[in-house]
Amino acid sequence: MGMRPLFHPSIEDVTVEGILHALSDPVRVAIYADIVAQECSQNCSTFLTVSDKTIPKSTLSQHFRALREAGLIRGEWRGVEMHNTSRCAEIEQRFPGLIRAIVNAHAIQSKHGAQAKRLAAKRSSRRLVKNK
Amino acid sequence: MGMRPLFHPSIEDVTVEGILHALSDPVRVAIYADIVAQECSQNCSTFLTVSDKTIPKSTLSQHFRALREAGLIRGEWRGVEMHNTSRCAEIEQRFPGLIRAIVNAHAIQSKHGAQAKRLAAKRSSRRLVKNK
DNA sequence: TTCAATAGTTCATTTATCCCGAACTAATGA
DNA sequence: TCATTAGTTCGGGATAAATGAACTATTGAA
Repeated sequence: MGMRPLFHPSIEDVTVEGILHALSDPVRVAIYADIVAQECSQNCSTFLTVSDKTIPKSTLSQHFRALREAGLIRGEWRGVEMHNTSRCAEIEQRFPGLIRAIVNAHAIQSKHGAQAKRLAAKRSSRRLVKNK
Repeated sequence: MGMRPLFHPSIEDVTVEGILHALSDPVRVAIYADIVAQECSQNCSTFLTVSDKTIPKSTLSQHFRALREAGLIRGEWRGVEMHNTSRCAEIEQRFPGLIRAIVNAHAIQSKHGAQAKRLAAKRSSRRLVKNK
């Protein structure tokens, strides 16, 4: 597969704006955080649902392209599926602390989000009991 | 001035995605870095030119709104002009290290950019001498 | 070899977002 | 009162993002 060869910017061409833009999408930042967390790689279809939302695969393909072209991940073909690895070591060289801070912030936020969601569920179930 | 009161999200409503999106624009990140650097505040018109580019003031107004609504800055009216201060202390509480890393990355990049620009200028002047 | 299945891409179209000139508002100072 | 200054809002053209449908490439089975 992979009709035309995948484009990867060289690390000098990676920009802060590009990185921030790529990670300013909730789906992409979730995907990226996941790829960074797993030392081993992830193929794209792993992410057909992200935080309980179904992503059409054409959209997903675009998201991966965005991450690649921002210089955040490297993709290579392994037979029929794609092997995605983060380029965070290179980025760490160029922009120290940036990736860690963003991934960490995302973790903080999604922890709080999950908490808020649990509370909301609890509240609504109490309401259900009350209104029975 | 300021017909309708300025909207500022409370810190719990500030999201990573929002911050990254706001700072993924080269003009906005430059403005924000400047506001963070100056302990004292900046009014909007200070930025009618950013890195040798002239910004129309309607555009500038939108940029400031984007920064405000992402929770990055606080704006208040001082007579006819606006007083902009960064909310980085609050953000540091919620997302430790994030702002510092981004501002630092931006500084690194613009330093390199300036270097590249100088080199290009030097090269082109050499070329001029050569072709005289 | 042929065929179905799987994993991603590409294209076309709709939809949302951004940019900026023109017209506006509000405060200040002459 | 009127001009100036600082910033906002609105409208519409340009640009970018989302996604269904059709496609390509590889694999594994019949």
